[in-house]
Amino acid sequence: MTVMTEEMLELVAQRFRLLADPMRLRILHELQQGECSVGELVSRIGASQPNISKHLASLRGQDMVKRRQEGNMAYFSIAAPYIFSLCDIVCNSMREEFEEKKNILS
Amino acid sequence: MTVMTEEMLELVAQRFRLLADPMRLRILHELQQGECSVGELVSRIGASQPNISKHLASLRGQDMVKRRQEGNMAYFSIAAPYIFSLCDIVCNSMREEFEEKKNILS
DNA sequence: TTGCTGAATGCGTATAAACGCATATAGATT
DNA sequence: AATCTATATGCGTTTATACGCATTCAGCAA
Repeated sequence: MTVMTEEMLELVAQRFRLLADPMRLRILHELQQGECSVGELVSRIGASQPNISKHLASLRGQDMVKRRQEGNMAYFSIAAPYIFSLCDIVCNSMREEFEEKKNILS
Repeated sequence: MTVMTEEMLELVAQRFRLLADPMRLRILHELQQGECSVGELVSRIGASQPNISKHLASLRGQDMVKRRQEGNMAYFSIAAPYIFSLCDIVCNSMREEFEEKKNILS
């Protein structure tokens, strides 16, 4: 069993905190389809440009996405594919729980 | 590619939010060693009893832990082992990033 | 230079949530 | 019943953060 220091727990919590927001999950989900400019994300998601930019900044602050500049525009892409493993595990567990509850009621 | 509704994203975010707190991670880490009473958690972790109880309540609210009552005391245990898969992925990715940064600096 | 477009940042506000402290509840013991 | 112990809950305060709006900055074009 690994000993967990306060600092380690705080770092892990920070990672999860970044995934604990629907808007950021939405952004990551869009980026899963491939690199994308800020403007494209704005129009796909329908949120404000400053809002999207701020979320991208925080995602980049923990190296979850990377930024590429081309002329006037900024293109973002996934830097940490493990994110989707995490999401898959959560989604699958939610589906399983749902199935269990359905069985209990039947 | 799965279509993600707002509701689905919110549910997934809720799960991650529950893991986005060092104290709750600490509690889960202690419970990984096996079922444990509230008082035992309090003395192991060194937080206040109401604080621990509240975190246990929120963990239970999303079926991450389960509660068993025996006489005067309440025993909690892990209900969703997938939690530790999530933590492992995050920890490993952090270790990898650390290694990469170390290599860049060498 | 000026102006235009795309993206980032600053600031104020509102909402959520983590904690402390006090209190309430449930079970056991006398 | 009275009381003690273990746990849960209510409430107020503080801190974090998500958003809107305004502004600024960077690159390109005239």
